[in-house]
Parts: sequence; C-alpha cells; structure tokens
Amino acid sequence: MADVAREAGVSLMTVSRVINEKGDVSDDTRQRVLTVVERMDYRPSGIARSLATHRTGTIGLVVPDISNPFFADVARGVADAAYLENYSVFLCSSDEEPERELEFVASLEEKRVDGLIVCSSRLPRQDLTVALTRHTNVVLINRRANDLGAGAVLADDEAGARMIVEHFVRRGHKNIALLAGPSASYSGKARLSGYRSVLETSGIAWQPDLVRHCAPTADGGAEAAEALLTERPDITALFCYNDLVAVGALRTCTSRSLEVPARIAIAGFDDIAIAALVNPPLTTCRVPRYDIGVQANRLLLNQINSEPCNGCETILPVEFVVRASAP
Amino acid sequence: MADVAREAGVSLMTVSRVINEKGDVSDDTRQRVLTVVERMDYRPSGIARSLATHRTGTIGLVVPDISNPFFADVARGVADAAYLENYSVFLCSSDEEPERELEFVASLEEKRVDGLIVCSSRLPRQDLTVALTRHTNVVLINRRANDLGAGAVLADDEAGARMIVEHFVRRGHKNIALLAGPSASYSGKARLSGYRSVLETSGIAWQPDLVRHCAPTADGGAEAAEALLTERPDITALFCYNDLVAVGALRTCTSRSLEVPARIAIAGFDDIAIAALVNPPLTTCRVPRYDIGVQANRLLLNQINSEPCNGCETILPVEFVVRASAP
DNA sequence: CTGTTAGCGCATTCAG
DNA sequence: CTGAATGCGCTAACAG
Repeated sequence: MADVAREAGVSLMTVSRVINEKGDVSDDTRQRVLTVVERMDYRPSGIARSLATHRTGTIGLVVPDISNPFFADVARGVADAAYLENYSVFLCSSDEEPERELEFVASLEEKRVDGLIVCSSRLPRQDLTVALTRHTNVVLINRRANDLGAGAVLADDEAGARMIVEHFVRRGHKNIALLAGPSASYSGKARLSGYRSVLETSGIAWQPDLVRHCAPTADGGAEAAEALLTERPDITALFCYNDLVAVGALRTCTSRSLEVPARIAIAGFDDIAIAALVNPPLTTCRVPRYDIGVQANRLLLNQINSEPCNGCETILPVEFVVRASAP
Repeated sequence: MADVAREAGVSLMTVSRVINEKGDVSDDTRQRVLTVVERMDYRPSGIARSLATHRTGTIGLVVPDISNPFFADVARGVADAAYLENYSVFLCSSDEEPERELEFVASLEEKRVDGLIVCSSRLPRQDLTVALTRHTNVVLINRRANDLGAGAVLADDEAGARMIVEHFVRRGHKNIALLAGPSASYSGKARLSGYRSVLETSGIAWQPDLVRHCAPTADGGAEAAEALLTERPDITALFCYNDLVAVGALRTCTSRSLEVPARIAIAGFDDIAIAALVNPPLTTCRVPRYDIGVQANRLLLNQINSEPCNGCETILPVEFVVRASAP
C-alpha cells in the first residue's frame, strides 16, 4: 500500500479511502490511485484490515460430515448465500466426533470468524453451551437452543412425518412400522412424534414393537428392516427415518421377495437425489436442505449486523412427494 | 495478551513464547502464565499472528459444486487432512461459473491463504494462468498445468476406462457404445481415450455413431441413451462416463424393456454411493475421491513448506468393481 | 532464561 | 478534500 501511495503521490490514507470507496476523494486523485493499483497488481491484505477493523468477513460452518449429501446441500446453501454477501466460509467436517467439533469451534475463535453455523451437533448440551458462549453470533441447524441466544433453523420434521403416516392411513394400512433412526437427534424425535400423533388421531393402537431405532444409513436400514420383518411379518407399510434407511429397507424387501409396494409400502424422508433413482422410486418428504443453509446464513448475518435475534427460529416447511414405493 | 502478561507479572514476549511453545521458558513461569491464560480464557488472535508471521494456516478449496457427491468426497479428504495438520479450509463452491471461480481466487488472495486447491476448473487456460500466478502454492485436481509450477492430482481415468471396456470385450461384446460425458474435461478425454485404445488393440472397428457426449447427470444419460439406442438397437454393452449417467441409461433401458444385463450390459464410473444401491447394482470403476483430496492437501503442504514441487503430479490408481449390471 | 524495540499493513481518529 | 499520528495484537530480532 505504501508503494501505491508513493507511486500515486498521495498519502496512505487516500489509497485506503479509494479502495474502500469511503470518504470524499476527488475524481482526479481517485483515478490516479486506481491506475497505480491496477498497474502494480495491488491487493489489500484482508489480514491487516481485519486487525484494524475487528471484522474478518468470514464465518465458520461446522457439519458432521460434508460427504453426506444432506450436509453437502446445506453447505452449498450456506456457501452460495455467503458468497452473495461477500463472506468467506470455513468448512469444518467433524466426522461425527464431538471432540473434533470442540476443536473446530476453538480454532474458529482464533480465526476470529464473525459468526458460526453449527449443523446437527452431537455435542452434549453442556459442551455446546461452553463452546458457543465464546462466540457472539451463532446459528444452529436442526437443534434448538433459544436460551443460548443462538438462532436456529429447523425443518418441520414433525409435519412431514404426519403427512407420510396420514398417507399410509388413508390407503388403509393398519400395521405401520417405523425405522426411527437415531433416537437422540432432533429430527429423529420429531419424526417419531409425528408418527405417534397420527396413529393417535386415527385411532390406531400404538405398538412398540413396530418401532425400531437404527443407524441413519442404508446398511442400518437393511438390518433393522430384516429384524423388524422377521418379528412382524404382518407389516404392510414402513416409514423410514430417511431415504438411505429406506433404500436399505428396499434391499431387504427385494431379498425377501416382498414386492414393493404391492406387499409392503415404503416411504423415506429428505428426498435426496437417490430417492428418485432407486427402483421403485421412493415416496418421501422433501426437506429444503439448500434453503436451510441459505436461511441459516441469513439469520447469522442479521446477528452479525446486530439486528436483534435472541433465540429466534426459522422453521422451514417440507413437501410430501409421492412416488411408486408408496403410491 | 497484555492483560495476561500483567496478571502473570511477565512480559508480552514470555506469554508469546509459552503459547507458541517456543524458546526456553522456565517451568515455573510457564506454569504461571498457563494458569493465567486458563483463568482469563485467553485465546490468541490468529489475525494478529498472521500479520506478524505472514502465514495464516489456511488454504482455499475451489470446487465446481460442493453438493455433487464427487466433490463432496474430495472436500472431505482435503478437510480431514488439513485438520490433521492444523490448517483451516475456505470452501468455495463456484457453481460451475468461471466468473465466480475467478472472484474466489482473488478473494482467497486477500485472505492471504497459504495455498490453494482448485478442483476441475472450467476456467480457460488463459484465465487460470493469470489467477494462479498470483498464488505461490497451488495444486490442481483433474487438470494438468505443469508449466504453471502447480502440483496436480489425477485419477488414472484412462486405465479405468480400459479395464471396463476390456471386460466387455472379454464377455464377447462387439457393439460397445460410450456415453462420453463432457468433451472438454480431463476425465472425459481420458475415458474416451481408454475406450478407443481397447477397441484398437482388440481389433474392433471404431464406430463414431457409438459414441455420444452428454451432460454428466442422470437426465443427461437418460436422454443420450434414448437417442443412442434408437439409432443403434444392436448395442449390447454401454460404457457410461460416470455413475449418474449410467443410472440415467438404466432408466431408459427399463422404460424400453431392455433387460440389464441380459439384453444390454451397463457400466458406470466413479463408484459413488448410488452405484451399489440401484437395481441392478452398477459395474463401475472406483475413483479414490477421498484420497484425491488427501493427496492434494499433502502436495500443497509440501509446497507451502517449500519442498520443491515444480509441476509434480500424483496419479492415483482406480479399481474395477464388478456388479450385476455387467457381470 | 527474560525483556525491549520494532514493525506486520491497514483504518481510525483528528487536524489541516 | 487530504494528510499525520496512533494503535489493532502479535512476533522477530536483538539485548540483557
């Protein structure tokens, strides 16, 4: 910058003003400075600027696993939205390890990020609190924490679950099973709760052995479906925690020669790309993953610009999608 | 930091030494400082440190689309490897827009990243050169640029293509078609080249109408397969640019009642998760995406630590995977 | 083993 | 409209 100032015959301050388009500078000198900047390929140091202004123009994004299509889509939403606002995004893929998640949060503090988006943290409540109080601007995805003063973006998982189970009920199913995924997660609980509420209002008895928790993967779904169908061969409809679980269940049905949907109807959740591509294509519930990312970013930038948002929440609607696996 | 120094009754320098575990400090004072650091919840400012040291401990990762499972896996490799080396990663998802890619490269320069990993850039050669010469440490993925002094990590796409087509030939196929994907990309060219070379060595005549370029998506594959099979119903084997294209081709075959693999054998490429989950599961070639990310990071860190690497390349082997779509 | 003196490259006062 | 002085929080070289 000093070089530019000298070459242009002005002070450092004037160069700074021109670059930041701030204060009044005569068109004449502005042009002169810009020319020199161009000629010398000068790029201001964001580091030095950050040190002076206490703002970095960066945010942190913590996800359990960036290779999981769900989080990859969320990340894309965050990244795109951040780009439009001239923010840069630190990607932190915690590999589901709480310990690593904590290290990320600490590291992001050293990097002096302006804010933080934490996606589906496995962190126990206690650790979350400690980690987040050191950051002023935080948005949580798929997790509530109003009392921490953090914003939250959630999908309406419960409503989605209700739509799916109601669909089954309308089709006359009585023995509707649930592969419920992880019991600890927000979405796991919400989807289970939706399932229960429809059974209740439909006057269908709650049968505990129709519900099984499982890992949120295709293998987890396949195993759980195997066990479930062995124990209760009278099941005619199967609501799966997510599409991967449903794909696994589909595999199990195929290997047991249970025709889908003729003999057993199957529904997933999320509507990731694979849902439409398997055979038969999955009935499911579309979760606006990209939008979740965009909204999380929006909430965060609002906080950064100190527009108040104490524990404000954004709940995004989901969309029921009927396909051949449960017509 | 000044506060810590005062509280501990030492100079700034000593605090700095303790924090960076550098120089000799007596156990006594070290403990005293650490205690104060703990008590005051002090965290050094990476920004200030970067300004003083000219190193940021950050790298940039530019990908066309983070929601594409291929790049998501690469990103995970980069992120995991970077984490192990205490580096932070800026995620830049360019949405396939060359213009945005350029802005990212510029922005990463302002952020003073220590290095840059660029994945499958759509940038014309000219722009790439300009953008990259401003960064000293660069690694390219799926693209060569030895003369730029950038490192490169590539998968052995040509060998993979050869394995697949050889497999078809061994099974007695003569009319082997290729849905070749984008003609401009490195991997598109390499896979086409592998296809041609096997035909040649096998004495099978090259038939231009058996090759069709298409978008690297399921829809792209479905359309292209439709056209291809209409024109040449005598095709018995179909090698697809990647798994998504193969899934599309599969869909087309199903809708035309062409049994796979009895009537027509199909193979994909990459071995993304979906390949094993469709029906029938896809024969394909596994590209070590995660490893590509890890290796790219390794090459980059080598450059950063000024171990010479002028245009060095790492070519990763691929693995042939036989499944039911082409047994 | 420890402290002192200088910046790192910029933005923010305040004066001209 | 422009410039000079000062500090952001830390580290690199030297001195003690």
